[in-house]
Amino acid sequence: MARVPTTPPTLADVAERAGVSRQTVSNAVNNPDLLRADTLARVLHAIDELGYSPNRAARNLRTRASHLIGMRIGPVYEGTANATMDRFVHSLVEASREAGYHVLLFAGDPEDPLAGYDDLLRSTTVDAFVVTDTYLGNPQATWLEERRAPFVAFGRPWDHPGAEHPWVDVDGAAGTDLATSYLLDRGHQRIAWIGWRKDSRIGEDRRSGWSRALHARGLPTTGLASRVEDTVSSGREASAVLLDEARPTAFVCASDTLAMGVLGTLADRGLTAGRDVSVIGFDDSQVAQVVSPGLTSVRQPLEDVAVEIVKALEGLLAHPPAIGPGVMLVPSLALRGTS
Amino acid sequence: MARVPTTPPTLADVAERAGVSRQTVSNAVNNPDLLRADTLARVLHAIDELGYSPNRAARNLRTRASHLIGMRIGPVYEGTANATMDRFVHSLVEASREAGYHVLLFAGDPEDPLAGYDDLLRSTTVDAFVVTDTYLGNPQATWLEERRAPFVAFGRPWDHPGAEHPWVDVDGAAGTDLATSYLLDRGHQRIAWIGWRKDSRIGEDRRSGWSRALHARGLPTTGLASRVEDTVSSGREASAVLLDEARPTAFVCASDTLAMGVLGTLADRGLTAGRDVSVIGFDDSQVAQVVSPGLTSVRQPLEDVAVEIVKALEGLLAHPPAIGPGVMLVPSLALRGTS
DNA sequence: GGGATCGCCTTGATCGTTCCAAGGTCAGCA
DNA sequence: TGCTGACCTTGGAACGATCAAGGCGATCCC
Repeated sequence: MARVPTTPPTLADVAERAGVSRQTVSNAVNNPDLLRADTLARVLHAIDELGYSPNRAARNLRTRASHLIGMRIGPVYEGTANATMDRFVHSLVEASREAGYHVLLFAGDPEDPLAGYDDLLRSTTVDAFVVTDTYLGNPQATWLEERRAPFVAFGRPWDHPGAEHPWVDVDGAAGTDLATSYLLDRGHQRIAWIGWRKDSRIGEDRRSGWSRALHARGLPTTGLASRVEDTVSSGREASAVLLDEARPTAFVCASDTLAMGVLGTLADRGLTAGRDVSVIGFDDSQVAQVVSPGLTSVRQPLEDVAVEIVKALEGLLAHPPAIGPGVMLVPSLALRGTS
Repeated sequence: MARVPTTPPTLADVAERAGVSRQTVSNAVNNPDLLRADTLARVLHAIDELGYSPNRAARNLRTRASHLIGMRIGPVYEGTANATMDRFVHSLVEASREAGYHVLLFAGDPEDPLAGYDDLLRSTTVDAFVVTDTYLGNPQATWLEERRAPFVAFGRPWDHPGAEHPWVDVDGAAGTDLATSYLLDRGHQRIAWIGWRKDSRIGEDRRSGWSRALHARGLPTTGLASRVEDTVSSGREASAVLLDEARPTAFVCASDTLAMGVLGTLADRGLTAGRDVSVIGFDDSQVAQVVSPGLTSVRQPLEDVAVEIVKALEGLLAHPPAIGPGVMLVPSLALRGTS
């Protein structure tokens, strides 16, 4: 292996070595079809010998593209089972790589969700954004759309049905329907719901899957639902009340965090999860995977989400831009001990 | 707010508007001290009016620096409680931001841990790397050192005590010592250890904290330790054997994953964690936080680690480079129900 | 046989910034 | 008045790549 030079080789170095012009080397890298086979081989050989790799800054400057995708990471919420970020980020990095992009992370000032976007955009540091937390009714999507900033959202434009930007989302209702139907198939009749407060669009979406599955079999939902904060203790308290007042034989929850609360209540009362009462969570977090006896949970196809997002980004950044409609994916059920 | 132009404003645009030359605008941004106060104000006003932000590609090209820090993210291991990545990545992004850097993620081909590094380096896409998984005895650190690539490791150079590169690590032995001493203070005499296989340097380090705490009080460790794979079922099995053969009143584990196995065994036997038998895990994962009744766990100061890493990077990228010694940080104990 | 066409490669200009060295302005001083 | 020096400002060049246009044989076709 050649020694590390003080300064990396440039296009001109390769050109000289291969006895061709700069442009020909550039073409060898970007448009190999334009070269005669023997010339191409000679250039590639020189590239290999010198260990040449195109200078990104120079390329970015000339092409006005960075091949970088920006993603804002919000604060890490402790005390919840929310573990989808790890998996999603990893999937996104992987999918981006295959499309020739890298992922640039930036921190969000919790006070100002727009901070950071503007600078990265104007300084042409990134080509586009992936926006993940559209559910808070936060202004990012609208703001970016106004700026004509290229971005793809992970999450439907709940509050703006006429939004023009591409998005990818997972059908939460389909997930809870799947979970509820699974329990119904196993003979459960009284299946309770513990979800989020009514102003959460995602929460209401997931809730609708539960209720539609029950209604589809002619079963009532009255008195079987509770809407609380997304904390373990809320899940614990809500399930205690529901057990006393409605005597459900199973719980479907809007999150693994809430489901962990249910498991706590069951343990308090000497009930065995999966035998006496079934429990199904949402997100298939690491918590669900390691808790005893294993928490059955709705699993989002984050790998597929990432692939679809990158596809949408490629369309967006193509010439001319192709803005497709939204993409909706369906979750699956990770079966474990609690059901 | 001004309309979004088709092409962002450049230094020349600002210069024209402020009635000065390009260089003066550049100085206003990079060396404000060189300008007279009124000129500076005029230029800054023009910058603000036009919404100017320096083109990163052009700046990177000229200065031969990208202000990007590369970090390889490995595969996501399912079925373990390993949740430190989220927290660490977030902390690193935050600390980098304050130092004027962004974090670029790249995927690792599991087959070839070196893939990706080389390209990013030669193409001057990143200025430096943060290497996180030094524990596998993997060749990254050595390889990067040979290439004279600037990088900081999260983790001691276990296998290469004479390594020249800067590193930051958390004193695992201090953490398990802390946990064990806490239990000793509460009256426990027979405290078992469940850790990783002997070829894990980190595992042996953490184990040494447990044994030294016991030895410091003149207590034996014989028969109280088990070394297994880092899975829930291994922890479950190991704790069952230990309970039968050594009758410990408490467990200290090398990971939350193993601790969750212990909790499973306790539940099987009708024992209450925290009352009948105490359990302390390692990493303060989300699992520890949401499981009932809360898993006491050793918590790594990842925020501090990130800050130290960025400090080391700044030294490394300064002119002239300042390579300091390693930095060792001490973990704390997150107290919860199981102890 | 001559002009148009095609395939393949070369040349000059350019992206937006910072570095460099020289130029301008003005007060202070003899 | 003319010189000096401090201080700010200026134009030109360079970073390393791609774009746009042009050169130059060989081939094709009438």
